[in-house]
Amino acid sequence: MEAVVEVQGSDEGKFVETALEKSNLVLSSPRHVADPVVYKLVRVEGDGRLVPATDDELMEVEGLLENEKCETHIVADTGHALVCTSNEASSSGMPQLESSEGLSQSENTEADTAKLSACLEEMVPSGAQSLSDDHVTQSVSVVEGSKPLDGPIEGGSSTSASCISLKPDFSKLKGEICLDNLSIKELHEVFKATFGRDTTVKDKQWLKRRIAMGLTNSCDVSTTTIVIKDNKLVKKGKVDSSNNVDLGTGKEHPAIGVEYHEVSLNNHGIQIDEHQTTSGTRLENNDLENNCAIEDLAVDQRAAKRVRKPTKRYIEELSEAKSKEDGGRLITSTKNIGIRPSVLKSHARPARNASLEGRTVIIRLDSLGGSGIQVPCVYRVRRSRPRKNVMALLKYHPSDMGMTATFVRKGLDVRSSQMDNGSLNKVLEANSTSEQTPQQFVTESKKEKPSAELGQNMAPKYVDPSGDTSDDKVVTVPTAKGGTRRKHHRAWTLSEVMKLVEGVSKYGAGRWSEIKRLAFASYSYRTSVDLKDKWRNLLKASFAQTPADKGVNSRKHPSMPIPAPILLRVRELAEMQAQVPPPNLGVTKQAVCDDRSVNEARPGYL
DNA sequence: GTTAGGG
DNA sequence: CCCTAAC
Repeated sequence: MEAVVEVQGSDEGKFVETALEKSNLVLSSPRHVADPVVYKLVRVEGDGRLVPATDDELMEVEGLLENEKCETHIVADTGHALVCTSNEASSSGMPQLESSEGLSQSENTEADTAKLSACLEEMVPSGAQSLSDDHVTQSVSVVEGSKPLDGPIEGGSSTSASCISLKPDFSKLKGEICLDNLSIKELHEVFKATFGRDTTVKDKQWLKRRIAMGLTNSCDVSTTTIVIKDNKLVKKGKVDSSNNVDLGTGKEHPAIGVEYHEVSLNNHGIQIDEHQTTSGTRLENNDLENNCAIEDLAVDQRAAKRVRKPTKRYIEELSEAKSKEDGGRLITSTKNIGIRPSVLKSHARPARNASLEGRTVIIRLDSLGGSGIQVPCVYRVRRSRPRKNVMALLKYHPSDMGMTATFVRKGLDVRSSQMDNGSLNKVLEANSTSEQTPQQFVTESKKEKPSAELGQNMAPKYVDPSGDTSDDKVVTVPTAKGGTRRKHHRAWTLSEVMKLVEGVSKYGAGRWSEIKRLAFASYSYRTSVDLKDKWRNLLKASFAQTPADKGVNSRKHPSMPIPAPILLRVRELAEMQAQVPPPNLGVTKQAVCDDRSVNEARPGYL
């Protein structure tokens, strides 16, 4: 039971650490040592003991990391593995952008696409389960505490010593070590042998990583990560400072430092400075400084990301004109796979910006259980933690259903997740075609006894509000601007309306989330917004037509014959709730289901 | 993450 | 039903 963070991309370590600083967890491993790096997530107890992170803590960290540029997810339910996978765009994507630049001049977009996708592809981290328990694999038994992560922390000095001695071994153990001595040409050969294609990438580090990942992926055993992880255990000198443990450790080992800098040069020049700074400082005294610096850096980058808040959707439309100026630069959306033309002028700007820019759009190809099937998708399509049951399946059938399920969930558009039925079989079926069949859901939904059927299907597994809303008919509505947007439509049934009215009477108008949760639990496709909208319409209807008359139903709309009694009830509720001013602000979350009078007293804003 | 409103 | 601003 230990948490492991695998970081790919040499600059991702900082983000992980930054994220960790906000939590109570620390990394038990040196960072910037090699790539990918595996960290353990541990919590430092008051007495200095290291305890494996709990699930909650992991989730927290996962959330923090997700705010960064890493995509994270729990890899194995048992091992609490938390993998932070950098999207290859920035750290390793840059090189091939460069290298392919010359070609891109003559090549068309399609060619670029192919090239990019080839270069940017990223394997699904594997071998997660093996991460959890094998301090044994540690062939480099160096000093004492090299094993248990859980053991108490030793004295800082001795620890650091062991650290130093460890690192060389570490690098040797690393899976890519054998590649280190190869020339670029040789690496190219290996690459070709591994992936069956050539590469123009000159970046040694990238090549090594890709090869290592490729191999790892294909054999589903990540010896690399395992070994690495074991090594780090030892280190953990001044954890008690509760801060960055590893700052400056890199400098202690020249070889590693060198290698790393080499990488930095190739991939992201901006980092050179940072690392030089880091390695140049004395770790003991300057920890604070470094932390601050790093934090600032992280903050800056975060800020930079958030600064651009043009939330308006039509920004896209605005950029339409801009795109023309750019000469065919692709506008990316979730619809079309955003391929970033390698022509972009990123090389003209500072490395960091380029790096960030590179992350904006990403091609990610998740390998499917070694079958080689890959699916392009947009960065961060799926951010939530994989289901445990899925992971379990994955364990037992690495190339089978588990993988498939994961694949489906990861690769598909979040908003149109296709797993509404909650049935794995369905998923399995569906994924092969990758198209799914919305129709079946349409008919099913029309039945309108869904409370039983749907509820039954979904209850056992999980309730995924966002994912379950997609089982309805999807119509594309042409927009004025020429674009199209999907429009779901599901007529409100009488039973739904009644439930809504009942809910409003119980919990009060405005507490839509409550109503949704408590009264519409089985109607997964009705969101709180839907309820609100519907209530608004009901009010309109109830007041507009027949203030005194009840039996008038507009025959014009056979689709929605709201019975008069209901309308009357709506009106009653509205008036009733309108009478009471909008008071109680203090006890907002209070009376939910116990006090009816209070609920009824709540003001209806519509 | 929710709610209110406009579209 | 979609999209956002406010909260």
